[in-house]
Amino acid sequence: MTSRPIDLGDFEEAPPPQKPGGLSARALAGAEAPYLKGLNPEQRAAVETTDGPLLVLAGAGTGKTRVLTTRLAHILNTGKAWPGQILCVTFTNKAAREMRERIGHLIGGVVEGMTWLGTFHAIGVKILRSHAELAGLKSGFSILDTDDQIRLLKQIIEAAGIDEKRWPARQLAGLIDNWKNRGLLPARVPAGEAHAYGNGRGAELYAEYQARLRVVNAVDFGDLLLEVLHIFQDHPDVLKEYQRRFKYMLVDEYQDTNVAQYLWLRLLAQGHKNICCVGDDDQSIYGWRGAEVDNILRFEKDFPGAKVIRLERNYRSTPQILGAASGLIAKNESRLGKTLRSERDDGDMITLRSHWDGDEEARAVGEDIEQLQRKGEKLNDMAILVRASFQMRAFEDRFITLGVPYRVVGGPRFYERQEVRDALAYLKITASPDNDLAFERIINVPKRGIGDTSVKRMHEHARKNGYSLYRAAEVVSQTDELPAKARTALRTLLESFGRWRQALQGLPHTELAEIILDESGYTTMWQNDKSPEAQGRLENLKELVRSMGEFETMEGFLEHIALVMDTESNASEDKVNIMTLHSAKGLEFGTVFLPGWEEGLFPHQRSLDENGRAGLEEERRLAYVGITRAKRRATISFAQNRRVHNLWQSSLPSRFIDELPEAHVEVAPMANSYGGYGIGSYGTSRFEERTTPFSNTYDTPGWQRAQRAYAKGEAMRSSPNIIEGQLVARETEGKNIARGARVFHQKFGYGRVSHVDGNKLTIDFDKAGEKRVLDSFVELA
DNA sequence: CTGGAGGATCTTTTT
DNA sequence: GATCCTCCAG
Repeated sequence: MTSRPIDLGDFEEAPPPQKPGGLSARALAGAEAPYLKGLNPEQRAAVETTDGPLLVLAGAGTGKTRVLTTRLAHILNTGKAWPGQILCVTFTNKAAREMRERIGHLIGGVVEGMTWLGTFHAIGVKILRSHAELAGLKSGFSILDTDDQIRLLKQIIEAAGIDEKRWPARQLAGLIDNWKNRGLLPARVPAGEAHAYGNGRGAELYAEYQARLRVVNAVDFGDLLLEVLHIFQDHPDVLKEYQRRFKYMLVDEYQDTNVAQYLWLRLLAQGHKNICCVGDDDQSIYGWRGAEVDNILRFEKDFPGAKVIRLERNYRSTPQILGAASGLIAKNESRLGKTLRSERDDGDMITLRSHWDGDEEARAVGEDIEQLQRKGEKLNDMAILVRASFQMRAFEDRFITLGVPYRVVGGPRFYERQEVRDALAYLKITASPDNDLAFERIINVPKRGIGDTSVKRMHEHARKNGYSLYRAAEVVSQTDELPAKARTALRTLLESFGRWRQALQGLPHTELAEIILDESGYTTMWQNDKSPEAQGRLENLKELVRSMGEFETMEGFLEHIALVMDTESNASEDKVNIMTLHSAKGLEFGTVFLPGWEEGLFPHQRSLDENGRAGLEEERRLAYVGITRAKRRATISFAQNRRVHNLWQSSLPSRFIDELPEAHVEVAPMANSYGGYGIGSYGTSRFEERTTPFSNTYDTPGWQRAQRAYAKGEAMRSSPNIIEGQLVARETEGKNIARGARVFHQKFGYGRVSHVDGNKLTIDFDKAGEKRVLDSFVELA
């Protein structure tokens, strides 16, 4: 196999000449470069230790980004490398963007030359594009998003004769993702794991999926890492060139790297060995995505001679907040251990509040926010950080009623909306017709009478002849295999695409996009749609075309959105932020609300079920991330009842609440609207005992329950067993409540079971009518 | 082939 | 509660 030579451009071996009279000269002369001012000694050491492997353990709020950007500026200014010789990887686009901006502030336009600053995935694409043929791809390959991936997998599963009901495509997607994150090709998947899907056909389907991806000349997110890794492993000449190129490497959020990323970093770092990783083991919250905290824990072993610098001065939070967070995270066992010291004045203790239900929780937060606003605080400086996105709704509803402006960060994404994806499919096919998934998506949208049977026929053609669906459509449209109506429709569509493709050269791409959406009838389809959301969809289409304008070409635009699934939200308006704990990482707010600290929700049940103690520790880190976002104020709350799906569940306060050091927490006496259910009205809940000192040991009900569950070797599958504040003895043995059984429920009284669905029962209550409840809430009458 | 009705399933987090 | 899917009647 041959590999295209890497374009080395200006980046030859010789070090760049000194810039005359620039900062570099001054720095070399021993004068203080202005950007070094104001760094504390540790930060400064992290900036100036440029050569050799370096791990910077940067606790929350210790100025991590500042160190990273200053370090980059320093390397550039002292003439140690050209911008194009520095590899700088981040995890999120947001981080990459911010980094670029801040470096720009420090050193100006030189940042433009930093072509290798970006997310792992963005850099992966770049490398893969120049060596596509080594991975069996053509350079113009397309990048599938999760949605496409699932649809492709569904086809494969169906073709393999596997019941998709029993073996959901999602599950297979998860497994494949997991394998890719660990750098495993189909042949290397451990036999045991391959067995986890479709009666042992997991690896086979994975192989088939990879083959299909090659046929349609596409990759998924995982491939962007996996394929690059394998190119490096199998082609030493290519690896060598990149090793030579990257004189300095910087990695942000190192604790979030997965095995594949770690392996490729390690390969590259064997060149100049100047790798600097910045991270915080206490903020590793992406284990579910394959991140290995272990990578950071064993950095010193992996990179011999590595220096480690700890940043422990926190400039963000008050001692109270930091104290609470530190106390909590200290419960984790697998960590390197840091002691954060606050550089700020003492503030208020963390407030802890109990609520009757989620709505009341939202009401209370709303009141707090209005009060703070009256005191002159900015909404922008407040955030509500939730564990799971379904929690957001209660707050949104409340804010709408109150008229409090809010923004949902990382909510339903623009590029994932149906109409946007449809529109993009049209554009993608115009740019590259062989994108089968895109073609299939819109071949009958808007409806043109080309139904499933017709599409199936084209598929057969495509598969038999080994060409794309689009090509098959061209062939079939010239035969009489399809009903006349479908054939004409198909011909018209193909002709349109031909015409649009022609126009790709001549017309400005935004104009072309409008023409495509018009002529295809797509816009008209929504104009004729009377549903309430149609208007919004049309606006989204407009917004899509508008955002295209920021790119030079259609191709550039399409490449961008494949990797950047979010749109920059304008942070300028004054709005309360609502987001998940995950997307809050790296941000800070004056006031932070942390609702929903309940067993089962936070820590999340699935995390415990699937990953046991490691899962619990990751949840705890998530809690730590949440608290440390706050600068001055943090309020933690939990509800005693929460509606999940359509059924009410009572819940226990999170075990994390027990773990907060008593000295930094104050329990809010909450006179709530459902008098009688406030603190103290229910006997057995631990929350009431809160008037006595907190216990800092693992002996609270929540913890004990966990212990019992683990001891039995069984995950805690069912929900906590409290009914209106009363701990109910749990009958763990199967209840075996059958249809027709007469049962008793604490809240709804007597009734008869009309339907059984696993542990969910539909019961016709004598007084309360029909309700759906979990079996653990009823007893046989 | 289309459209509507009814049913099942889901909700952790994301490049 | 919402969305996605399947099934059935036109």
